[in-house]
Amino acid sequence: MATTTAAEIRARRKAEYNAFLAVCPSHKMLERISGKWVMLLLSALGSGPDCTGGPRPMRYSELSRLLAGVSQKMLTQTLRALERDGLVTRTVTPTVPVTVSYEITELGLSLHQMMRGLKVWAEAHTDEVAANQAAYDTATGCPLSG
Amino acid sequence: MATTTAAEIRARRKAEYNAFLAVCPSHKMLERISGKWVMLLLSALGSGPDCTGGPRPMRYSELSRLLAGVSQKMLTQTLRALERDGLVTRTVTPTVPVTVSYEITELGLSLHQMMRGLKVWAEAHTDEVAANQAAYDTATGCPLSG
DNA sequence: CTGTATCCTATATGATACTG
DNA sequence: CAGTATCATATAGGATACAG
Repeated sequence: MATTTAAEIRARRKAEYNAFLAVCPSHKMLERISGKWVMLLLSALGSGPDCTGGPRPMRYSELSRLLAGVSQKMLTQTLRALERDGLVTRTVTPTVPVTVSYEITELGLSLHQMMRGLKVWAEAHTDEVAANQAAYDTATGCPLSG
Repeated sequence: MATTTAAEIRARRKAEYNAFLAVCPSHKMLERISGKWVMLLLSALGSGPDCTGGPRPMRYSELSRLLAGVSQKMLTQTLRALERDGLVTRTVTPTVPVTVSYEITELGLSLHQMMRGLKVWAEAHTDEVAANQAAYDTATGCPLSG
């Protein structure tokens, strides 16, 4: 019965690993930016509505229109998360009805700049990846390549 | 009832936006690397088991041990996705039992290098983000700060 | 205008058992 | 060793209705 074996040991190693992942800066950052609307919002607030200008404060409704597919729930939720991280600020003006504007912070802007690298890589290698996928698919016989 | 209004227009704009996102290189790339084990695998294959060396081919079981928490399903699934994208290669040696080794490609290595930027940013700003979160939480009264 | 509250679905991930 | 197949679960994301 001295069965402190296999399953238990694996379970412990897994717990330790999850604990490590929970504090790993890179991993946390990846989770932070992985949300469907995170980069879109940072991009809108960091480069303006046309994605070619500079940072500019925007209102809730303006963001809602710009990110055409976003639900109110996700827009609010994502903005709150960004605000909590200090990547954007939220300013309420007590007009009637109330006016709220969101603005990217310096920290948020630095992240936005950082992500440009990813954008460059993505655009440079999209074709190559697509070709690899196509080759893999025909070789594996996935689609109607019969 | 010429009711081509509100809801319908929004639905169309949303469909168009989703179509745009589906082909946007940056967004596709972000989805690609967002998997829980993607960066971990690229890192293992790109920097060796100790994360300090150079690229080295590794076997399925070796990766399984290194990424202590991963399930067989997710390990296989993630490796296949990476292989399909041309980020890693899979080599089968017909010994008995069979031997399979995975190796990062040049393309995968270039992505791995790219992600170093994210790592640097993450490690440089972890404390700042944590401080922002703490400030936000106490200001909002979320935790037991009453 | 700027949200909140509720309910619902899809997808990612995981546990377990089995195989060449 | 290196998986596949199946079942189960958690979470992200979304639709809808309502409110200050």
